[in-house]
Amino acid sequence: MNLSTLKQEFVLHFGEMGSRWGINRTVGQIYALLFLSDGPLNAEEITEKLGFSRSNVSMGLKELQAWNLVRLKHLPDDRRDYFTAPDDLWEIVRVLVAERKKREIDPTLTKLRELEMQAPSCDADSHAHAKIRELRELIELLTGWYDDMNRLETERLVQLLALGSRLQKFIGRAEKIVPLGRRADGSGR
Amino acid sequence: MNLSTLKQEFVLHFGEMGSRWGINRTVGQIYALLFLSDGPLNAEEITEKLGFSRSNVSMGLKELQAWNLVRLKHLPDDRRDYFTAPDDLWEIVRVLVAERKKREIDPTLTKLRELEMQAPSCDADSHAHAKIRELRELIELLTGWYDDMNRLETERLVQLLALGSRLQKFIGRAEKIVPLGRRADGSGR
DNA sequence: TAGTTATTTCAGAAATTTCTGAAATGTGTG
DNA sequence: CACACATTTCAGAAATTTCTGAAATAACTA
Repeated sequence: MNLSTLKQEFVLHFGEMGSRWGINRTVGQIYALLFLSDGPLNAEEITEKLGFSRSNVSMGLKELQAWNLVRLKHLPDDRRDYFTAPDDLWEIVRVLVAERKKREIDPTLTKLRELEMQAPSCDADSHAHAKIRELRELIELLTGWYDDMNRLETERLVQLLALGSRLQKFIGRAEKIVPLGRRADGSGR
Repeated sequence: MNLSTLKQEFVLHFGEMGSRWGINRTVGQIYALLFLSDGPLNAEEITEKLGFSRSNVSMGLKELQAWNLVRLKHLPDDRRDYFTAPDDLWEIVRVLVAERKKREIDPTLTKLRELEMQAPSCDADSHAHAKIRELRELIELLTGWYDDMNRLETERLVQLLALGSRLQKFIGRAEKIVPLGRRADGSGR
């Protein structure tokens, strides 16, 4: 691996973590390399820097494109494909969260709604049915909140995050000024 | 698989999703079963309901215990171990988020801090060094916010979530009343 | 069109993860 | 202690995922 110690350690770490993040080692390392790189890289450069086979790099780049995590670029007088990670870190975080939601949450939400349609077929199922509804409602509360946050500009979002739990002090106040149209968990707790 | 259609579909879905959530099929199915179950189950019951080998169930339960996702119970005059998922869904969500943070975020934060200690060894590394700092700062903003939210009681948390982006209207106001001690991303954006 | 370069596809090899059955360990009982 | 029952361990089988090299495809150039 033809990289400085700093870059090498970073790249190897992201390779190891890849499996915990639902991508594989190759894909993790390619992304780490693109993230640290100042300019765009082509597949050949990635191949020689990371020491994978050319075809593996090709597949890794395809997967990163499927995740919307890289941008394809072209340089003048060069017909090879070049790739970069977005410059804006917040853009990366937004894409990452959106894609994980799409893969990890949305299919389950669909399935839960589908199961709720079927009335409980026997008495023993009524408890299960209630648990499924409860779970679906909680996921809807969380994804609804996510949709809200996702609509905010980054600057606003950062302000909200930095404010943290101090926001709590304004809940009572807020409720008086902007009446809650929904109490999403339905529990009245 | 000895279960009603409703339970069976739910269990099979969680098995399939398991791999996307960083657990395997067995573990996903066992947890789904415990989640729907009205009372506690022992390993033998799980084995016969799901059709896995006894040893596989044993390992799956061990892993769920490592995730803090199940509670071990004992019934009078019965020396077998019984297991349940917590009744409170919010408890489950909190544990899940905490454990995923521990496995997916914390090791990276540690690594990034470690890499920042090493001064950039060559000029070509100064850009990489800056990207690493930027990433570390963003992760710290997010985990700091998570720590704040995690300290809130569930009731408060649900109120905040339901309020969603309407909170935005109070940022300017809040800032005047509770001056921000930190502007965590350091950018001044 | 023939030649050159860039990228993708894909069958099977290699590596890794998951799962099982058998044996080992632990725990209470007569 | 001998026995019955509950759980765990673990070597290897089975399944799945990742990776490679070779061939196919695509796209430009002379």
